[in-house]
Amino acid sequence: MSKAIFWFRQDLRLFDNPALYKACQNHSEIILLYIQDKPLNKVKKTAQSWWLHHSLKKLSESLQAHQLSLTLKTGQVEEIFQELLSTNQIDAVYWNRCYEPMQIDRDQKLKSWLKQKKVHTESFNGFLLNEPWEVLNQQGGHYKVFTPFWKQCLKQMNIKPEAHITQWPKALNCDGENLEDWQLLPENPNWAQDFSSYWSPGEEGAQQKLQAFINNKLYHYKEARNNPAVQATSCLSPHLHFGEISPWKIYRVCCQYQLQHPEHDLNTQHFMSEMGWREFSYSLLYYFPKLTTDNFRPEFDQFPWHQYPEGLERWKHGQTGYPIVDAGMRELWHTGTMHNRVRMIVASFLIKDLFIDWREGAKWFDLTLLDADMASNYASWQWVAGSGADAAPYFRIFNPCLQGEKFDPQGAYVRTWVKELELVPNKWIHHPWDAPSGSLGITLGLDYPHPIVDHNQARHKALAYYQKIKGQ
DNA sequence: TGAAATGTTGGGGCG
DNA sequence: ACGCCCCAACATTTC
Repeated sequence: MSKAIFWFRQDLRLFDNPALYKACQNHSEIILLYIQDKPLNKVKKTAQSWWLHHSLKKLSESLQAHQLSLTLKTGQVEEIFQELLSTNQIDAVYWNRCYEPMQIDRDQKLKSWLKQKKVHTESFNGFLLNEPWEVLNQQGGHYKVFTPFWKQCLKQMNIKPEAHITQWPKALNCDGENLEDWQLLPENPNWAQDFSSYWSPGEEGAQQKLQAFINNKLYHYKEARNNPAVQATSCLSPHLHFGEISPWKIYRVCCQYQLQHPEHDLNTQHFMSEMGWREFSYSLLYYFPKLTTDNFRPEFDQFPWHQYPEGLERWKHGQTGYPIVDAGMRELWHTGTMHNRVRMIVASFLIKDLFIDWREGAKWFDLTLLDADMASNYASWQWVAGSGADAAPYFRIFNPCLQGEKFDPQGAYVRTWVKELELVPNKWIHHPWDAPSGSLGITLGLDYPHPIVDHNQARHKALAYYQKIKGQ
């Protein structure tokens, strides 16, 4: 009778989970562990706390169907393993790798400690299509430009067979904590009250989202993905963040679709390349662990960011007076997500219209987004700022009115999230301040704010700033 | 995965 | 019929 611990982290699924598969295959008794490694009173409640609560609950329920249970523990990982090892005869420990710098560090230390204790320890890739250290350019370095990176990924992609567990080990009983005691759900105020009408955390919800996407959305993904009023995107990102679905499952389903529907090949390719950006971001984070704090391009260290707390607050709460920006920020607050096109618009606005440091924007997204991944979030903010690898050129400044007119021509998205503009005619929906007096049906400055800045002026200022740091 | 400024072209009005 | 101007419409350059 050999005994193992399986440590759940960002892989809260039973299907296609390589480390769990291996643990179940090789051992007859198992502890299924999840660790909250910050003291409970220090856990910051974020949108993702809400998701984590529901995801762990779902996971625990699906384990019960196999007469297994999820053991919850709070504390330092090494102390928890110490305790588990001393009270049980543990032969082996399994997990799937995580890729944030602190996690890598923590896991390395634990692994060598376990090896010292003569406990067989194995880690797997359950999170990415390719390991960051396996995708290298001709010179043996990491890619700094997306297109060649993704080409190389596709070239060397080796599709892993589905890992489906048929024989489950017996539960090795051990004391755990109560999920309710972790108090992950927000209250007073419950800002997550609407989340459950948009999301179903857990493995089953993830599979449903994937099916719905393949059946109803993938065929016109390339065009429709840019229209924020249409639900044309997969909405898989939070599921991927928590590992409720494996990226290979998505990849395999896409490859199959590609064969069956060659006429939609461009759409399929485009969707897969979005998975590619996720991979690219992880590669950047792996080779540049300071991605969250430091500019990838050092000349941006000289950028004269403004201290503008009032502007930041108005941005966060969707009160900038630019309808498409405010709609995005309010969608984020109410649903825990924001359409990707609008993320670029609000990010460009914070950086290039308000001149607020991209780190402030990234921090707010960390708190409020259900899908916030350290890699994708920070790589994308640096991309917009122009300070990142393969970033948008500095002169690419979004005009929020034109972006609105181009991607939300009927104003449907704006009207969904900015109710006070519901009756404003299409002509003025993206720039109400230009309307002749009396034609809006509302009063600017009373029902809806005046624009916080003049975009045209801000644009010229931004160009001057960027010009100044160029070549430094 | 931009947008503004500037340049070019061509049709129509008009003397 | 011709030259001239105006100005959309489109193309190119610049930030």
